Amino acid sequence: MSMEPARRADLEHELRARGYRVTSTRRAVWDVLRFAHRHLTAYEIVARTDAAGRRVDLASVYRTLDLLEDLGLARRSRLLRSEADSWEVAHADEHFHMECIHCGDVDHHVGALVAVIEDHLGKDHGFDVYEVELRVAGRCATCREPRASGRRA
Amino acid sequence: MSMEPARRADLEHELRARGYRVTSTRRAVWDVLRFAHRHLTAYEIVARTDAAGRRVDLASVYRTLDLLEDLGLARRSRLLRSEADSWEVAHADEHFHMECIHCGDVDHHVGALVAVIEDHLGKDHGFDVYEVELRVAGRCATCREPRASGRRA
DNA sequence: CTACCTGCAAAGGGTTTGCAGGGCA
DNA sequence: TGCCCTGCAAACCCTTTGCAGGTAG
Repeated sequence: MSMEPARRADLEHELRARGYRVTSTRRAVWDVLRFAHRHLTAYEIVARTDAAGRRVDLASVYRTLDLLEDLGLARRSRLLRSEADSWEVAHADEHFHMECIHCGDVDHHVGALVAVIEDHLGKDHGFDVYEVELRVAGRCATCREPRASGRRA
Repeated sequence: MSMEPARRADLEHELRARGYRVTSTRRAVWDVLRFAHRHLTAYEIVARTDAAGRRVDLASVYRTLDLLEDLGLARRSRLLRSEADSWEVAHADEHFHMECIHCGDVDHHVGALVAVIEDHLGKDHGFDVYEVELRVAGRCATCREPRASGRRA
């Protein structure tokens, strides 16, 4: 499930490759993002840099995230339950998110679903698809009312 | 494609049924919405009430739209290309939107796609789906590069 | 050394809210 | 008449931008 973690060197490599400077601000944001176990908003990233003793300004976080997205290192997504954009380390796989409205977990669903949708629209509607966004909210298996099985949380 | 238009009486009926007052502000917003041939933002609704000689405040438009949604008369959606929520008269059919990035048209795609997605997630992942949001942007058939067929715009 | 980057503060877009007066029932 | 609804203005949240000083290369 969790592939090997993104490395600090990934950032430095991409920055240098495109002529950007390697700065402590960019490292701080990247470190927060690559060690996070969930999606983070810009504001949450600031909180975590604070906690790590390296305060980064919110504006710089936004600028850095835009850059990381451009470098292919970060991915932005807008979850159903949040007004703010959320960020995660970019995966190679096409995937969409299933948000549990009970525990708040966000599952990554990797699959052909998006490709199937594109295909269907292209064939049946002559629609040339550039972008598909699929977002799902509900209850994850763990949080469903425990009917058949015993244990309660 | 276009079913019979929503009626002014629909609004009055739903309002009275739930104990809300029938006001000229609510009629004005509803009239704009039911005669629109596309999705409208709150701001656009204000512009149209202005044009119709019945100015409605933006705040009231927002309050009215929330109410219309609650009454099941209007449906909110966030299109891919817009920061603002868009509104349309609620249809009975489950559908999603295909936005053409060239002409700006928003097609309503009615079909089983959303149901298929729900089903798939429920069966394969034990995920109890409450909400699915599917948004697609691309080029509609009309706006695709005219290769095989002759005519140019 | 110098162009790029950063923090700070202010502005910006969309939406919500508090309040006092106005109009539906 | 009484309470709901409205317009107005201000506040709110998230994000972007202008600017002057700091720092990587």
